Amino acid sequence: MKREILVGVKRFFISAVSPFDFDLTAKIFSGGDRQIQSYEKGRYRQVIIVNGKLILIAVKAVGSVNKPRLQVELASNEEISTSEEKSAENVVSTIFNLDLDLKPFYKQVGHDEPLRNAVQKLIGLKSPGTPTVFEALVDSIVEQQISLNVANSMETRIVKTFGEQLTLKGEVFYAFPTPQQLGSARIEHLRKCGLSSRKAEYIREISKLVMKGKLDLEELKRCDDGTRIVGELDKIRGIGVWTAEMTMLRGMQKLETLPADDLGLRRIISHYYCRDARISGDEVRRISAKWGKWKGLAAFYLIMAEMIEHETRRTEGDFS
DNA sequence: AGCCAGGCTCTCG
DNA sequence: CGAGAGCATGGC
Repeated sequence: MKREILVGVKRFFISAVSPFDFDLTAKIFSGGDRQIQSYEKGRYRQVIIVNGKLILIAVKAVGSVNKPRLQVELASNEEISTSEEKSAENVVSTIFNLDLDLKPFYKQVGHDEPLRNAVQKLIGLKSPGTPTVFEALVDSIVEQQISLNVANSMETRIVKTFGEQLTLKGEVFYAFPTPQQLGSARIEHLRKCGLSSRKAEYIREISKLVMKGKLDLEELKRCDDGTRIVGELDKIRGIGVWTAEMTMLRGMQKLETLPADDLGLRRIISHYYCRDARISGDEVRRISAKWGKWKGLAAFYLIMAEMIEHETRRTEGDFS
């Protein structure tokens, strides 16, 4: 029988490089499946795996944008050691990109009008990351070609089918599946999550590589040469340049990366710089050149700015 | 209804 | 080799 008793509880505080708006950043995670990731009433929650243990993290802001401070609570049905607490702290830091210094980015794009407007509305927004590179890679493969809507529902099914579950005080949470869990999955079970048979193969084979230590994604994350990372990943079946770049952005905090050929990105850049005309990846590369080492972050800001514009319009519409 | 979505591989000619 | 078909599901 599975234990459901709360055994390990810890609480601590972390500071972040200023400026940082926790609520603005965490808001991105609201609206998904609450058993996987949630942001409600100022509190962010998700299960992570540390040292093989499932730990629920609950995070909220206790400081301000200019004096950012987070309160983190850990809960598990196993004891949590001091070193595991430290690892959990690092994961929280990775998820919210707490060490990222936004000031040089703001300075660099200060003369670019669409970006300056975006920054004004989004001061303190950091680009979130996944706890592991593996998670970003799997998600990026799922998202190849299909709409984000479809991809999200498949991702939810994958997590709930293959991820381990933690029950605490009657609430159920799912962790993202490990390379072992996806590497030993049956193709037909992956396909039941909505994946094409191709994608099911890619994900299983890549998971096996990671599981056997033939592909060390966390090691690759430490590499400073972005071109080399893309090159290494691109050799693997199922991974192209787009998938490698998405993985670098979301899983490795490589914020210079810009998937210039991405359909959605071309649309958004065109919206702000080319009056919604259809533009090529090369035009995106030309426009983004002046953003220097902040290309990926700049694109993220534009995406979020447009999203807020949409929300505002819709809310106003509701009142009329 | 049918077409297209934040790609990639495989198969032809 | 380059071009083109095929793939998955949900939304418009």
